[in-house]
Amino acid sequence: MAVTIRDVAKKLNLSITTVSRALDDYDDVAHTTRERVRSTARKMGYVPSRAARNLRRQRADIIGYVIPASGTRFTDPFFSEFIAGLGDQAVSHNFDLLISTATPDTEKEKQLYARWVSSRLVDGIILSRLRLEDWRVEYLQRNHVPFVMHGRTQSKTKFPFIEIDSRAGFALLVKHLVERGHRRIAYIGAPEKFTLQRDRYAGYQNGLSAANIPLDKTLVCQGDLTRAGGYHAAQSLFQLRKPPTAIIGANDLTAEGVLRAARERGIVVGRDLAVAGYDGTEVSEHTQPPLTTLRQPVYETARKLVTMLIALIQNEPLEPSQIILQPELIIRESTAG
Amino acid sequence: MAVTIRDVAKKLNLSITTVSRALDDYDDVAHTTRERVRSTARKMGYVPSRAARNLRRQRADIIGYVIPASGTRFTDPFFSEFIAGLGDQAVSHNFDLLISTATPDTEKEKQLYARWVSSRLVDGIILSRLRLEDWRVEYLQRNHVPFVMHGRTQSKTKFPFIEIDSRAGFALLVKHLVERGHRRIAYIGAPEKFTLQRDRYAGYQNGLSAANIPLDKTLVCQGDLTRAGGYHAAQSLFQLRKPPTAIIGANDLTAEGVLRAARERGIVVGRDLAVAGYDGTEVSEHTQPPLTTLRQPVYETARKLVTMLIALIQNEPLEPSQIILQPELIIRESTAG
DNA sequence: TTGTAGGCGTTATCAA
DNA sequence: TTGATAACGCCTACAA
Repeated sequence: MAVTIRDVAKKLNLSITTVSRALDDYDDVAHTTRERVRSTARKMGYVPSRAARNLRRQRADIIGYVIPASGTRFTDPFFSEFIAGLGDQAVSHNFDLLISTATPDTEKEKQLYARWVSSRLVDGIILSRLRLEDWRVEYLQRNHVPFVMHGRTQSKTKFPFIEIDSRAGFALLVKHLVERGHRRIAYIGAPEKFTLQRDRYAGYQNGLSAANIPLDKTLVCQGDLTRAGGYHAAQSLFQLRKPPTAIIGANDLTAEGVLRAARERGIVVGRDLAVAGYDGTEVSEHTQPPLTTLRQPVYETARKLVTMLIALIQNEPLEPSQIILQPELIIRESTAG
Repeated sequence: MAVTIRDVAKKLNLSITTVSRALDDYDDVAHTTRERVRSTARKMGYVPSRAARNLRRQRADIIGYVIPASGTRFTDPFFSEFIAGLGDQAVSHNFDLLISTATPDTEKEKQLYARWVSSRLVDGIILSRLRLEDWRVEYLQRNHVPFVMHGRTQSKTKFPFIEIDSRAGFALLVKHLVERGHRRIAYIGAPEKFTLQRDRYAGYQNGLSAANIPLDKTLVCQGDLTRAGGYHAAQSLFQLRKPPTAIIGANDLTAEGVLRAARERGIVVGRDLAVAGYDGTEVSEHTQPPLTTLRQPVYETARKLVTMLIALIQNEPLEPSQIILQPELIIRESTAG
């Protein structure tokens, strides 16, 4: 059995109270006592039991994040970077990060959240890829579980979030393509239930209006934010009587699928066709050709979200609690033509 | 405050003992009592507190996994799939998964493991990307923390692991390239401290010997298992007086970097140059051209590892405890030439 | 400045 | 078949 606070107290002929207070930096402990306690605790390898501490404090010092996976993998490097940010920031606050994966709006997803919430395994939750109507928001609110969102739902909300202004971003992207002479610009979106689809599609439309280009619905496809989704959507776009000269994907993965489809058809991207994505994760640098994209600060956003969540958990003031950032347009070869 | 076992007991005029036993399926509870308890517990929304249960049982029902990241991101889709497998299998055993990232052999890594182990936050740990000499093995053993490994260390070990026979795999890859007429086959490896480097490099050498091709050290480079590493190594290979006609990367990411370097030099992969990788994650299908690779069953391996770890934690027999799998050669366009 | 004691919510031992 | 009670290890109000 591991060494407990009792063992330390016994060795020092002190009460466990004093040991506890010395280690927790209370100021009503004699300086010499504190030092004695510190050094022997270290020597004995004493570390407080998380289980005992959690029970007593009614806190787990754990936050949870469910990766919106589809199937046996989440291939989006967005999440890799996001998780790295969550984990790093959590540890720097002496919290830990619980992770699982679930496909949005499935029974598995519900059970996962219920599992974490009802047994009070986590103190708070990070939400991403929000849906227009998101059961999780209502659920967490009802259960008094602190949460922060990456993006937001359809309705105005009082809950804390960080949002990347992808609406403005996509308008910017369209503007860029128009400046390169494109007028038949296609958009491969995400399922409609996701807020990001509403925003990015709206940005696309805004960009078209600004350039006085009428919306052509045949140039709008639905993908699923994966390479495969972008690939299939692009194939159908290529079969149009008047195919697009530019294609924007709702994210980089979608755009990567487009690149593949183009290549299979012998279309040279950057010359015959312009392609752009969104996210700006590392893959976009390594595609062939490198991908024009909108970069959002994934790692930093994740860190900031954790800081916000922990403030919430600890009932500290949160200012500001609703942050909107602008994505940055990165122009690369894929829109050179 | 959430509903406790006391609340349930009070409502039913039963002792907490009986409630606890009824819910835990003990067989010394009257059938009708059990049903009564079950239904009211459900109605009241009672779920045992993890904190209390953990303290009492001296178990957290949590396993941990540290992703070997470099910097602010882990870009290898291998880990995405691996984590999905870990998470799914953990939940199916009523365990949860704690995740963090750390660069191998850094202070941060040490602190992370120490943090999890010393406070008994996790019941067991999954180890991957083992080093020839891996401090973690000795550390976990000394602290009596159950663990399983994906791959293994230099020395013979009695600890449970699943290993993919990448040595045989790389020999196979070389054989494939030789059959396509290549004799100047380069290898871009990983840092030498990783066991996977020893194995894959050995496999490469075996493959050459089997074909009676002498090892040419100028064709052997060190990468770092990232796209950037493969990219830079390939650039130096292209500058050789007699450059290779085929390049094998230690993993798919490395190979992807090679593809990019080739493209920038105007080298057509699949015609002027053959390129192959290892892992067989989804990206390898979507590169341009699609990548010949060795596929390992990442998701399934992760699940199996969790099952093994949990058996270990619960002191159940583990048979077999050391598993070696063969990777599967996937031939695609990148080695067509 | 230090110690006593109660309780966080369970599970498990033992007695009834 | 059920119930009283004692831990599990820690934190903290209160007493000394």
